[in-house]
Amino acid sequence: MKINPDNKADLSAQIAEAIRDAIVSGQLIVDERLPSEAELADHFAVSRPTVREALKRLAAQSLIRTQRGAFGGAFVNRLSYPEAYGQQITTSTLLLSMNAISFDTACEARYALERACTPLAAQRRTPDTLATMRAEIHRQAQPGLTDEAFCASDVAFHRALVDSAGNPVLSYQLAGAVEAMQPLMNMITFTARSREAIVALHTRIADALATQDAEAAQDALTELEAYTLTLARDVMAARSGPRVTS
Amino acid sequence: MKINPDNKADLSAQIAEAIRDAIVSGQLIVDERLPSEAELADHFAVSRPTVREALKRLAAQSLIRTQRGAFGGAFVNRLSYPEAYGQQITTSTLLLSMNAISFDTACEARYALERACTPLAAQRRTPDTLATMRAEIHRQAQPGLTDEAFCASDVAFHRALVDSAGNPVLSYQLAGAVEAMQPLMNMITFTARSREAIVALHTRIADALATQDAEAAQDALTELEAYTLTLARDVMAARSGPRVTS
DNA sequence: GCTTTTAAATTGTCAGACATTTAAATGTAA
DNA sequence: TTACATTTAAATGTCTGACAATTTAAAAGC
Repeated sequence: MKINPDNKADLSAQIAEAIRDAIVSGQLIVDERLPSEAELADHFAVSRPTVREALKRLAAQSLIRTQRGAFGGAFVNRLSYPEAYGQQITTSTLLLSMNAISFDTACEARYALERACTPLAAQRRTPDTLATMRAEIHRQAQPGLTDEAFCASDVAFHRALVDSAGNPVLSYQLAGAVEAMQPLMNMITFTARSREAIVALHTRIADALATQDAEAAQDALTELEAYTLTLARDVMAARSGPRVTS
Repeated sequence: MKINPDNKADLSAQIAEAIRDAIVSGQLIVDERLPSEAELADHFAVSRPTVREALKRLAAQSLIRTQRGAFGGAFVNRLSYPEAYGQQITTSTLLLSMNAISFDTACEARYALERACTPLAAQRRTPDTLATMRAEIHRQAQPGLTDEAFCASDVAFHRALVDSAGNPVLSYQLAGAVEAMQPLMNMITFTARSREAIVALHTRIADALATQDAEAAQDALTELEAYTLTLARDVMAARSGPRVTS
């Protein structure tokens, strides 16, 4: 674990990179304790605050965790699924919100990925995931629901659909695609009629998975994609249209 | 932007979270300058090193960038695609390497996601992406190639396939799935015969995209998945088998 | 043998200082 | 006036040294 003395980048960034490399390459294994901050400072010939900045960088990526007290220190962290989900979602959300990505592009990506899950989901769906989907459908049919709550339930439904595939890696990869869409979906106003249409399509998807008919599920997803796009276009039209006349 | 005085978690973590929330919620917009470290220290009633640790956490997630000198400071960073790719790949790689995920599961997820791209890829593939795929196939057919170089070319081929879909969000999502597999793929020894089989399948995929035949591309991908799995099983068998007799 | 106390190690935080970098402001000469 | 060099101020980067808070192991006491 060494740093290049000629490099003019931040020392804390260099040190963080050196330690990250050691973790990724397996020189430091999960749950192994790193040297104390004082020892690291000695090793890299820098001050303790600089080492600390490096460690905080790693902690922000869930690569290490720290523990205070005697026999405490920094430990290599096993990246858990929930942590990975979280990072995936933050990154995806920011990417979408900061890069003027069209609703169409995001929508297309999301539904393409979801369709990728349907063959596996139809094959492996459990009573549990089916029940979750039914429950969310039921909630979506409730009249008093706010648009935000409807969107949240929509996300939960699609999460259940993805989880039905029974592949945690797939669930992790799609977490970003599904959750990051929520802010965009929240811009849409869901009228009673559009909710009805969405609930009907969700029901078709759940029914298709229940009968293990992957193709029917894919078709319903494709229709849902098309319908979502028209709703989004209505919002855009309503937004830009009246502005011209005002 | 406030922190809770009763919270006993690290101050730097709390401050980082407060600023992150401000960014995600849009209170701080892209390229906006944050207050100087001294001002932030005043605002949160902490010392400058504590503020710096918070800022380094945010920098590690590419949420801010810093610039030295007069009129420098910390600025809200526009999360670019390359940065997002990078984080996606690191997270995915760590998740796979630290959680004893079976080759089968990772492989299944990867090919399911890639098959999701083929309809779009067949429709939108450009001479450019097709040329990249052909070039990688050509490289893979070269005799002197090391296993590592073969794997790297394999990744490049699949990246080109994904990019063919012409959807940057999709490309971003799949970067992790494809790249994170490389360490696992590197464990496989590619014999002349298996390389030949893979090159043939890659050629079938490229041909199918060239003629915009999505179904043929999907079929070839499915075969490639099955073949990859048998190769991996051979490695496992070779590894556990002889050990019994030794 | 059990409980309590103590000590030591380690991270968390603070204060103040100096070094380094950067760009604007200023000065100077053609 | 313009072009270039110099100065200056503001900000981040780094260091030193100290103290607080936390946690565990070992020591002491019962």
